[in-house]
Amino acid sequence: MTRRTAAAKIRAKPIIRPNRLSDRIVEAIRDDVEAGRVSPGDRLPTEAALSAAFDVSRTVIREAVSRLQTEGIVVSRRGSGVYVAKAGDAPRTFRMGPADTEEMVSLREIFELRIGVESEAAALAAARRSRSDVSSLRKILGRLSAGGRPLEIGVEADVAFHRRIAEISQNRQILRFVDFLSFVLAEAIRAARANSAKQEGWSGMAYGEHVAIFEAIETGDPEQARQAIRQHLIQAQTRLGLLQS
Amino acid sequence: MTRRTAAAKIRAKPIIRPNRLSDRIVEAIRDDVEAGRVSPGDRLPTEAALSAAFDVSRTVIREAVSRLQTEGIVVSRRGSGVYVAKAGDAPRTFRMGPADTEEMVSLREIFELRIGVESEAAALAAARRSRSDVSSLRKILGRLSAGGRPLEIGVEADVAFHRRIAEISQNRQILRFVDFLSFVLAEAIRAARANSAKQEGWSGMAYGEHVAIFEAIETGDPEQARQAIRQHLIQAQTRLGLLQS
DNA sequence: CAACCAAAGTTATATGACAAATGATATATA
DNA sequence: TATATATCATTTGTCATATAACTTTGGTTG
Repeated sequence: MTRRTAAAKIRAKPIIRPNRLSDRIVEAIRDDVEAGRVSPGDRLPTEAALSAAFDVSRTVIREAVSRLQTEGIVVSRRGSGVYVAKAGDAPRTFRMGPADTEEMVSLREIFELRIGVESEAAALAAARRSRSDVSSLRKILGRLSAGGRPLEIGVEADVAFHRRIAEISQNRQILRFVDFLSFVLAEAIRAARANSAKQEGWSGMAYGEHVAIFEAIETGDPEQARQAIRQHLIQAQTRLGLLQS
Repeated sequence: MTRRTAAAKIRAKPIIRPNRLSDRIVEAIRDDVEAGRVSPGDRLPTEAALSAAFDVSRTVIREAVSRLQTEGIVVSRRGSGVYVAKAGDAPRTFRMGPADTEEMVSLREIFELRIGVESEAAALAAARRSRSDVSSLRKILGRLSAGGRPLEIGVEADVAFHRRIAEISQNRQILRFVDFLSFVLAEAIRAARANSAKQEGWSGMAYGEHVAIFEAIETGDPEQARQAIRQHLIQAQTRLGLLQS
């Protein structure tokens, strides 16, 4: 046997997958750019040169360059070369990599960004909610109150609550961005939990905050909804130890 | 001559560049996914099959798949196939394509997202500004007041003003996202201008709004800064015809 | 000096091959 | 029979080579 079939069954999704060679190339070049070792407008070595330098085939280099291009880090011009993207070149994608979530200060920054987006979402939701919106949100609130499982169900209902608010705001871009941020943060927080796992009294306090948000939206008071979700997210930060109370 | 050197000098950056074949493949597959013609978890045709279907080499298919992967739309498993990404698979990038900016309603949605982010940026800036921050911001305000050029200088100073506020907020993620949104919006607005170009009295009213934002930050009043920039951006929307006054 | 031309250099695409991993089927073994 | 084990076809990952399309540079020529 291949001595790994059993292990493969246990974890269908490997924690880290450093398979593809092009991943390493992407990382190396991106680091060079972000560290300022190459400047916007500079030309990178030719694909052939990179191929020799990294000791991989040109195919791998091309895939790496292609991916760096979709990230808006470089642009390639046929017949000329590959250039580091200049400001205003067309970064149509907003990316958050591991470097953005591994430090605590970066996590706080992402949280502040989230506060801005979600407070607007709550305000819009309060202004645009329909009767059925309110009832569906109340249903999720019920799942949150069931103080049974503090984890699993708890966090699942929590993200559902925030997501539903974004849906009620009737703004697809906000919904997409809330989804994006919630994924990035969930991953980062899960990783950070390894260090200090303080989540006592979590659901208790958080529930009251959720009720406040719900009531503001039910009433249809945008400003109050904004304030309520802001308070909730600030409290969430302190609970995670990102903010000293 | 190649009959294009003159034209090439005029526009170094072609408006649209449908060169790379893989672009078409990326678009086609992404459309299929976003339109729901294939569901999360589904397996795509093999690279060989796609190669035959689109009548391109497998190289092109591979580059397209590679790029779709960095966008978080698909995941590939060696020896198995390429699958449509399931929720929670790892979309580390947030993307806005042409489809997100071509409709007016989508533009309004992006503006609302911007209001959320920038109002938070303004509040943080008011809380964290230093003396030198205030003076640098005042300098940009000066450039805005110089009622000379309504365009060119005007919009350049305008984006600089908003960007400086994001810098003062001391939040790199917010700064990056403001940059991202300002680029996307600038491009979209430039395109929309073709239809109705109403920008009379633009700089006049906007200048007063900018002053209000500046004074709130100078005073150090987060809530007032938030309100001021929100009002400014709402007004900007009406000036662009995105909102009926 | 300007316009044109040619050649070298570079990215884009095509083709064919092999390696590595997967999934399913068949086979052996207790 | 049930459970490993082995085998094999399928599929993605990588390599190597060749050609097309395009850019840039330099020289040539009028």
